[in-house]
Amino acid sequence: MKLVYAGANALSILPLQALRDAGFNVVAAVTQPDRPVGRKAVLTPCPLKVYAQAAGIEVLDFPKIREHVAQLCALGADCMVTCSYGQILTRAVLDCFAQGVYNIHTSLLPRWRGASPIQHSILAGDERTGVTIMRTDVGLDTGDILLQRAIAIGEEDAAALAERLFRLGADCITQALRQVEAGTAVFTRQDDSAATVCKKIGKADCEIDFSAPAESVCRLIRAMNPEPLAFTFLRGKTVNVYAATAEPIDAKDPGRVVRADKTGIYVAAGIGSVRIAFLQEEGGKRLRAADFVNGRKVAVGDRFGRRE
RNA sequence: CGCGGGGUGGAGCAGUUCGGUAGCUCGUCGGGCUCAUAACCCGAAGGUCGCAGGUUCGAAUCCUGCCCCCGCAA
Repeated sequence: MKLVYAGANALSILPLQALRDAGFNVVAAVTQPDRPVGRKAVLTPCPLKVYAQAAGIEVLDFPKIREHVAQLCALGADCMVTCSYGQILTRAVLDCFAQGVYNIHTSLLPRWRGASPIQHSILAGDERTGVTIMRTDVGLDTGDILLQRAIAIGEEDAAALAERLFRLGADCITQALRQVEAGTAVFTRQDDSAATVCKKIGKADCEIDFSAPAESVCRLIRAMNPEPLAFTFLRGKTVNVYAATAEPIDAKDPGRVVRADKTGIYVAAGIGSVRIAFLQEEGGKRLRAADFVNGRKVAVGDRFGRRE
């Protein structure tokens, strides 16, 4: 079976690798166009594009895929697999593939339709999530489900959970396409009444509110971890927080540092305390809490979250 | 020329305004105390102060050029 693979980020490489290892003939990789990155705005290709080029796969980095239907159809592929591709597919695009377009979605649909299911599943405190392989239609993650597999969410952050999910997704997609190939695929309609949709996460959603329970503050920090990062303020400077755990140490005055030593920086929350383990002040490097304390950047009595 | 912060012993920082023999909190090593400890006490090693020039009797500190790291914004 000839197929086209659409993705962009580093994790989207995993399913592509799995498909090729499983013997599927990937005739082209559709990716996002190069984007300016970093302070110097260096034009940078997305990870999937780099991988595809190295693997000798034809790369199609359309700014707008819907304007290249003819080129897609000309590839003569039977189906397309999408994974964190980031562009909306139109009817005309879907119709290029006789055997359909399949998406690897990192949630248990119909829960968490939309662009950031991993962050939202952590943020909401879900105990489990998973991967759904669905046949893409023109709606937002509304297509019929071909295969679904669940995993438990631990005390991990979004980076770790994402990696687990994409590895699982790599497994699922090969299994799913084998079914399609064999004609044994069974599709199930989604229960729209049970659907939840995730809004796009903005920077404002990432500011830590220490008056919330420590548990939910930590969920925010874990959910935003590699991107876009939970943050707060200290002496007027923004501070990104990478990792923290909730501690059953009750303390009044949310945002106040109640303890700071080599074991961490303990900040009073609405319920319990947040023990910060890794953080970074604007302009500074990412530091372990112990190093941050050694440099006397924070001490007991200081307050996080007070905006200038 | 998008805005801004920073490069000082292994780590994180102070010192730079008003040049004058390098300091703090840790870590490491040795010793001590303790039933014990992420605790405490004593001692030690360890730094061409990002690089290159310049000014000066003397530069981490002043001047010039360069390299590198980071936050925000895109």
